[in-house]
Amino acid sequence: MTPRNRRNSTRDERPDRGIPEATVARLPIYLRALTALSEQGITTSSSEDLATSAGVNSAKLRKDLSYLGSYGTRGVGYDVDYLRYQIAREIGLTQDWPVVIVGIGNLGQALANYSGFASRGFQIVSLIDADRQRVGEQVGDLEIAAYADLAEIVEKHGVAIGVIATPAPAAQGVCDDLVAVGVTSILNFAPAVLSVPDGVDVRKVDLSIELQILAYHEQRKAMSDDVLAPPGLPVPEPPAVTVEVESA
Amino acid sequence: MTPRNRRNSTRDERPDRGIPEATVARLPIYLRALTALSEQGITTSSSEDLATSAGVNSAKLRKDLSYLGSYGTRGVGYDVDYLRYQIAREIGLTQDWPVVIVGIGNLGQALANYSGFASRGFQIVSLIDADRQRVGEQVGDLEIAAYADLAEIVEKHGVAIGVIATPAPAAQGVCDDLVAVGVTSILNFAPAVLSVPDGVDVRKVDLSIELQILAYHEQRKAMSDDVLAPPGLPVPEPPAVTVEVESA
DNA sequence: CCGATTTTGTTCGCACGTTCACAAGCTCCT
DNA sequence: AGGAGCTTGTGAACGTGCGAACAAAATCGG
Ligand SMILES: NC(=O)c1ccc[n+]([C@@H]2O[C@H](COP(=O)([O-])OP(=O)(O)OC[C@H]3O[C@@H](n4cnc5c(N)ncnc54)[C@H](O)[C@@H]3O)[C@@H](O)[C@H]2O)c1
Ligand SMILES: NC(=O)c1ccc[n+]([C@@H]2O[C@H](COP(=O)([O-])OP(=O)(O)OC[C@H]3O[C@@H](n4cnc5c(N)ncnc54)[C@H](O)[C@@H]3O)[C@@H](O)[C@H]2O)c1
Repeated sequence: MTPRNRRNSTRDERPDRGIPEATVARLPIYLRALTALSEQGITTSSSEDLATSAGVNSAKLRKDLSYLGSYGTRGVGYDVDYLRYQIAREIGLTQDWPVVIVGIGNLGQALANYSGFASRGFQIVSLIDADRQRVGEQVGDLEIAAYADLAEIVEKHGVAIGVIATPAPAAQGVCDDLVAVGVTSILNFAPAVLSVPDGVDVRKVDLSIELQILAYHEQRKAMSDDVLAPPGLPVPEPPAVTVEVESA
Repeated sequence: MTPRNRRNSTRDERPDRGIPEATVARLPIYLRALTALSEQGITTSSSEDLATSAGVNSAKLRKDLSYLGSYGTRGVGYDVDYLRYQIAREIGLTQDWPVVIVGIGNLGQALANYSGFASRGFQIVSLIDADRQRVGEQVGDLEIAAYADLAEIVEKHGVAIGVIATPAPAAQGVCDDLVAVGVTSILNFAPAVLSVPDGVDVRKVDLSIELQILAYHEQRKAMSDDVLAPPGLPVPEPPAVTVEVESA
């Protein structure tokens, strides 16, 4: 609810330090790979090795890193810890981000119990559920808070990131409420399309869609095996689109 | 050195009925929107309306649907149920896909208890965990099975899709085992890069990465607010890249 | 039967993302 | 010191995806 809501109309008045979305999505992977190398005591890595660890093409990795600046040394490679710090800084992980989770059911509880967030700079500060019977229940280190306290909690902790793990029909309402109290980034697990005002980011994680994409490819594999003997799969349903009126 | 004919050796020499990945990823969203419309008793929908429900541009929706064939009627729109069926068929949801989940911890249990998979054509046929103490434990409708039974289970149910929800260090091993027993599509929740042979599809769901992407944008928003008063953020660490070994 | 209206299917230009290939820069060895 | 050998950073080619715009098809009113 900050009165000065800066329009995100980022005109190119600046050299635009913006990094391509595709690159942003890979930086965390590099970060993870670098952390692994660092834990193995490796202090320097070539783009080739790093790319292998991260599972990408080395040219892509170099180009990605080049958006951050020139942090490598030709003929040598990248200093693991230095690069790690630079990526963390670029992503904004040098600070801790307070996060609220709304909807503490199966999934919300799993998220609340997950230790991997804290170790990556995200602190879950509150678990919120609409079910009054569950308020006060202990989940991990936290107690479930009442939905009515949402605004207070968000303000108190300066929360900018919210996670929605409610049933789909409730998602848009929760989303609106989050936005209203000042949350500007939302991670949505509910299978619903959320609409938000400009300046608010939404990312969705949809497990059913992931499976469906796998199923599509799986089906294609099966088909190219059966190439010439597709099981009787004609259009079983008549194209009942329009009743033929052409007899007019 | 390496023969760079990395061409996918799949014999896709056919006119390639292949659908662009970006489109495949959206088809499930359209499917969901169509189901919602159908439940509301709506029998016909224009691309404009459907696109709004799905949260996409209508031109994009029409182009996506055109890859499946011409299932619309000009001047009228799309028959909701007919289109729904066509998309389901294309994705491969006219059949039920048996799925195994490996690693029944916080997340694995949430997945096992989720009813949304069954309603979308995925049947979880087995929950597998390496922890012998948990074998036999009831989770949802199923009992946790022993890891040693993996091969038998996969074969018995004809499982093609596996879900990995183990800790990251175990993921590659589990992945290899899944592939060895015939699984050709893997959905991975562990924060690890999996390597698989050709012909096996892997999709990953990485919640930490999603949060990190949100954090990046969040940080940028904060920066453009502070434009004129950037806190002293010089490179705090000296470019300790070069480690002078022994200076002459 | 015809012309107005609606909405699809498709074409086209543009932007973004990926990969190749190589010059530039660094280190080490002779 | 100078050249050999690596490895980065990037220009350029290529491929994919997106959105605007429009022609083609279908309905409807007269
Ligand atoms: N469980 C999974 O593995 C899984 C997988 C894929 C997608 N999802 C999606 O994630 C979401 C949560 O799934 P789940 O299995 O945890 O569901 P759940 O029913 O177990 O939990 C939902 C929780 O949200 C709470 N809730 C309901 N309305 C609310 C509101 N308006 N405000 C705040 N809280 C509210 C409920 O009290 C409940 O505790 C669903 O949308 C589901 O489709 C879950
Ligand atoms: N819980 C979350 O919300 C969450 C969020 C993001 C990512 N993840 C990732 O998902 C994975 C699972 O998370 P979790 O919280 O459920 O962990 P968890 O520790 O609760 O559960 C892991 C389960 O895997 C089993 N396991 C271990 N090694 C195995 C093996 N080799 N074969 C089969 N089973 C094995 C364990 O017995 C345990 O039951 C982790 O990689 C985690 O990083 C979890």
